[in-house]
Amino acid sequence: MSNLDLTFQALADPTRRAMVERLAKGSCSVSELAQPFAMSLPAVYQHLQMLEASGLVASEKIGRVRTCRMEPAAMSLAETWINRRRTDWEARLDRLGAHLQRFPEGEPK
Amino acid sequence: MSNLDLTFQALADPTRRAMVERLAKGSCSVSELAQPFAMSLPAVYQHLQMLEASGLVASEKIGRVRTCRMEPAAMSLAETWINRRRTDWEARLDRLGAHLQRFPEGEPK
DNA sequence: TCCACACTTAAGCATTTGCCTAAGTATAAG
DNA sequence: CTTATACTTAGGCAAATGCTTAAGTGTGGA
Repeated sequence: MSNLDLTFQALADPTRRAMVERLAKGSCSVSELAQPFAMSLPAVYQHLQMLEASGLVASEKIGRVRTCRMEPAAMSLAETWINRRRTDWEARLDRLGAHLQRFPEGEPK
Repeated sequence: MSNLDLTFQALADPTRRAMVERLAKGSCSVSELAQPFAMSLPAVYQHLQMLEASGLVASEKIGRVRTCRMEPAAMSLAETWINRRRTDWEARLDRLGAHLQRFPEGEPK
């Protein structure tokens, strides 16, 4: 499974996106991360593991507290992939427009 | 299911991302879209339906040929969501940096 | 009219996801 | 030493995913 697979998969769940939103405001413990959600701690923990597997989040355990933080690099990879497709699409539209300007209703080549 | 759910879910699959990459280069029929993949046409068709459900792709049938095209608006929504988290995270780092400059090793408030 | 072509629908199946409860483990406070 | 805290692991289960093959439907060419 490529990293983009894991990253987009991680972002596809609303709970995990909310967790990323929380971590974008600042690092916190697993319990703090779980607090807003009406679900068991193991469920939150599993979401956290998917976020870590994707690279979107990293964490470190000190004593009995695991502190989680956002990892913007994985974020950028996903953002860049999307941006690239938009660029391709726009470049194609530009070429098409330029062509139509020279050959109105002409054959598409 | 929110639109972001469907969008990121759609982008989580490598086949669907490849389909988006193909469409970013220009519109094409379902068969053309299916051609690079070692899977049945119904399978490709199901992927296409997920891409349409997310809004990433739109299509129109003329005669017996369905032509698919990329829909950049849904793309932008996903890109914007990611970008926003990065912005939040960077703003937090900036505030932290400014604070540490005034209170080196000081209490975090 | 007949038939091939380009999808499209339906049904089935193995795997993955997203939760749960119960039962751990390790650290820190009393 | 005992207990509470903060995760962590394990097992189970219903629903969703990503395919498959088989059997349609509608269009257009011969």
